[in-house]
Amino acid sequence: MNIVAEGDTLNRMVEQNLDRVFRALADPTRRAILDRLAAGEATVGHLSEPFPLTFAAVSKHLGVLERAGLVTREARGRERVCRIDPAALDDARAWLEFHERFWAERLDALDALVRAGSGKPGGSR
Amino acid sequence: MNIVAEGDTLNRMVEQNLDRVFRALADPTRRAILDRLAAGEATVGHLSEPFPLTFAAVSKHLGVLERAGLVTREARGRERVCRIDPAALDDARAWLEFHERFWAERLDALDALVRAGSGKPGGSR
DNA sequence: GCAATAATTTACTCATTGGTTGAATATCGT
DNA sequence: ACGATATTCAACCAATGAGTAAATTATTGC
Repeated sequence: MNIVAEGDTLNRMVEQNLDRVFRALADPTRRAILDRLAAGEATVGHLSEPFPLTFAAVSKHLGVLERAGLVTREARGRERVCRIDPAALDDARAWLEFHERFWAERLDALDALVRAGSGKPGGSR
Repeated sequence: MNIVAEGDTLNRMVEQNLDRVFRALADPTRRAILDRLAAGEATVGHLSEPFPLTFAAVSKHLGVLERAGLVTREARGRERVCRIDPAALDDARAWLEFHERFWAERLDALDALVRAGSGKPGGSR
């Protein structure tokens, strides 16, 4: 594994990571799986219990989550125990946080302008 | 518009909102559009400039962003001026923040247990 | 009124996704 | 060793997504 990557490559990697993470989070079943995993590690079978889905379907969802770096599956006997890995959320949260703050600032500025100029408050947010 | 919704319905609505927002963010083109919109409002034509895409493709992306509540399109003459609406990010950021914090706590607890020398972490809490 | 411009809509590809079933693989208990 | 259990893999299907090109709808400027 290369620790240091060239800028462009690194950027593309981060982009792809964001793709995968946001994509993984864009499914209610997957979010529910994460919720459940937040209560503690669990096997695939245990995880599929509450869903009206096939074992295989849940296994696939876990694959998506795993490829996004959000969970890890470790073989323990004939079972696979899954646990959460919050590190992968960092990029996503950073992206969201940065943008939200940035946008909020812009809107606040706009709001101030509008309020100072005309009598019509824009009602932002 | 109904201000108060029944619990289950509300929950499903939030879920769908999360679906749409995360889905919308899971595409580099759409994120780039948001980045560009963060610098100020822009027309569809202006927005599609930097991309090697059709007008129509960008229009579609904007549709996705709009349905997710992330941008608004307002007709001004024969142009549509798009601007950002960060409010829709709230749910997503809240979800992420909550889970990240929660997971971090759990992992910290696990870490402490392991460090303390207890062999079996199992069901913490 | 008419040509040019801005944007959407429609109709069509092609790839991906979420789901199924059924077979394959590996491990456990006896 | 054998049957049961846990999980994945492979093949398939229906639905969706991203993209294009071409037709359509407004609107501007002359």
